[in-house]
Amino acid sequence: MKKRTTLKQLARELDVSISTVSKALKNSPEISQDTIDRVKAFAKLLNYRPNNIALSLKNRKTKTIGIIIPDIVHHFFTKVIKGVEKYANSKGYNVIVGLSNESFSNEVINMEMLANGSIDGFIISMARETMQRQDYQHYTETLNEEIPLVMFDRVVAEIPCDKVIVDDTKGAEIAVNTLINKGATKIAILTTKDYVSVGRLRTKGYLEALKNHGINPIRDLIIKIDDELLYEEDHLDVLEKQVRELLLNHTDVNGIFAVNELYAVVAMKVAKEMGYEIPNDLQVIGFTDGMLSKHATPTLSTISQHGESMGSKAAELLIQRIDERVNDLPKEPTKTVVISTNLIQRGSTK
Amino acid sequence: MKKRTTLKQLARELDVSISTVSKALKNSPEISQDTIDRVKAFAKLLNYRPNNIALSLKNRKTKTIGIIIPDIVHHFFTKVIKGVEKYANSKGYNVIVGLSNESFSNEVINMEMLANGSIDGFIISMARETMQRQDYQHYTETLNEEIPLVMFDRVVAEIPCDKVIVDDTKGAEIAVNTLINKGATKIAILTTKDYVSVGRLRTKGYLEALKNHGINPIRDLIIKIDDELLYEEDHLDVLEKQVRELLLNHTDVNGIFAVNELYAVVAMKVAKEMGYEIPNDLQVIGFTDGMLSKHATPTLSTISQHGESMGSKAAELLIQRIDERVNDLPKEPTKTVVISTNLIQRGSTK
DNA sequence: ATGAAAGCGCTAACAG
DNA sequence: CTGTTAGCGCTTTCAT
Repeated sequence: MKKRTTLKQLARELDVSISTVSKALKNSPEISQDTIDRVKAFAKLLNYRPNNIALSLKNRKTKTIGIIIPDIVHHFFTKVIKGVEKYANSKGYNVIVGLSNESFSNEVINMEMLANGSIDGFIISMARETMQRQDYQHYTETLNEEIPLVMFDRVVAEIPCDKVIVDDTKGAEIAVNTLINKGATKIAILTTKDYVSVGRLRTKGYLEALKNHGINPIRDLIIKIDDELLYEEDHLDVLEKQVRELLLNHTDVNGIFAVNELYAVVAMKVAKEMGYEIPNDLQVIGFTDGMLSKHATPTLSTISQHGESMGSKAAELLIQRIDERVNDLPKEPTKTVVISTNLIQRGSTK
Repeated sequence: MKKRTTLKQLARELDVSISTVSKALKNSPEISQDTIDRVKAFAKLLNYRPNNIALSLKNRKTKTIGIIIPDIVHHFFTKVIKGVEKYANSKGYNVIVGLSNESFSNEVINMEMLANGSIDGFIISMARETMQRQDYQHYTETLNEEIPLVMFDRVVAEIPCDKVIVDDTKGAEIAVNTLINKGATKIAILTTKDYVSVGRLRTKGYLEALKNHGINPIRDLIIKIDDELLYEEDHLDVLEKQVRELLLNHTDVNGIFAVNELYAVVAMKVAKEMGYEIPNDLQVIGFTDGMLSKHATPTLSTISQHGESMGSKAAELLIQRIDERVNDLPKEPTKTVVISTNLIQRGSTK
């Protein structure tokens, strides 16, 4: 196996010491212009490029950050990665991606694999299974080892680290308020089981909006979907069935708020099949502004989550922490940044 | 900044040498059971874990592979990453992601950044701009340095490396044949400019299918969209306009083949707005089986690209090459693996 | 059974 | 202006 050019080779062939070469390459004033030129010319000739790994070992930092997400086949996470990558690259960092696939053990394995020196810090959104188990040991361990960590979207209060979230409750409230203002009088919500933090919070926003308008919530209208593997296979059938039943049992439902765009799109599909006209008979608002929302029929009004902003904000916070750690600066208290949401009005509302 | 436990520390505290500790930790027969036990116990106590970076430096391999894609906000690429990650993880590899964002310079920068020792090999799909320029120097350089490289989907013949592709031509042919068999007599194609290899090949398949059925191609029905930034912003307006014109000028078009799902979905939208009934008045088939296809109205018949299979196949080929290189095995000739496509029939065809 | 030493590629303090 | 040396964390050969 051929090996890349090293300082050592350059030194030998130029008949100077390794450190001279090293210094020359960085234009050290210690070195004569003459040698600098010779070294550089030769280095270029042999296409010398420094070995990142050696630098990482030497500097005790890798200039790469690890992002661990539950699922990459998901527009929102993809946007976040994009934001992270953009900011990180601008600061000279690489991004290494780990997929937990919503599984606790995958999350643990991925974190351990990367925590062993491969990365300078983590950006994570928690796997569903981890939220269910409420076992955050691998997080606290990471923190104990003083590896910086910032969580986004699916966060939990017990873990003392920087966080980037969206105001889920408020976003949901805005959505439901809008529905009400546009004339919806009986509004259902399609949400997740409570252990998914964002689902819980969005449900809370829904309830608050109702309360503020003096509307009593109706248990039947709150559909908590067990979204195991939702994005994986055709487990959407379950969802379809539930929506159909909802619409059958409560024919006067004229508004639906869904906590993600997939639920919203499926709901629209079922409603259309049942003869509903959207938005005239039924108005729908989703959460997360992805591909589906833009291209559904009708196009879906939705609460935008600004994934890319979340990503770059998370990267910014993380890199701050890394600097703090590397330079032994005093530790700032952890912060939680809330990215504001906003409603994007499209065809599914009046 | 707190530092992680190292062999050195263990050695000092246990009052043995570093090499003893190292050996004990791997159960070397050279070491007495007694010391092994002591060392291990103490290591566990201090939560010792070997430093990946040091190992990488020592072993001259990183156990991580770099994947560079044009755009992550894209279902197909996302599937590929998933496949790569799955296979790579099973072999103990990590995956580091670089985004070229369809830009030549980003592609170059990303590759250089990673080629400096951070990764053992690349998996790449070429940026649009690179295809336009036809400047593949950074690829050949990488290859010259004997860094293994496998390309997928957007490949070019001039680069001598392993490749994973889909039979674009055949897939397109199947799509168009299907359209014809189901009664479509005048079929348009929505494709990309020719410099995008997959667009070109799919166009070729379209033309062949027509020829095989004795149908003469009509220039007006071949719409080559300049898809700069297509997925970025609302540049879809252009596409919409073109489809509208097509349908206006050729009212007897009753079949559309689109080289990706977005084009297909947009075409359906425009057609529906113009009063067409799909699939009765107009049948549509797309390429790539993503979220949009599944949830469009009507659901979109499409040629599946099997992104995840492509990803894991690419990872498999790459890791083979890495092994070959590391173990100085004789070099196999480069191969091109063709993943077979198949038609998924849904609501947009009869 | 244990340890010393060299080396992976690089930097930097220190000496000359 | 240039070179020697030590060290980042680890493995491995070769003494002892």
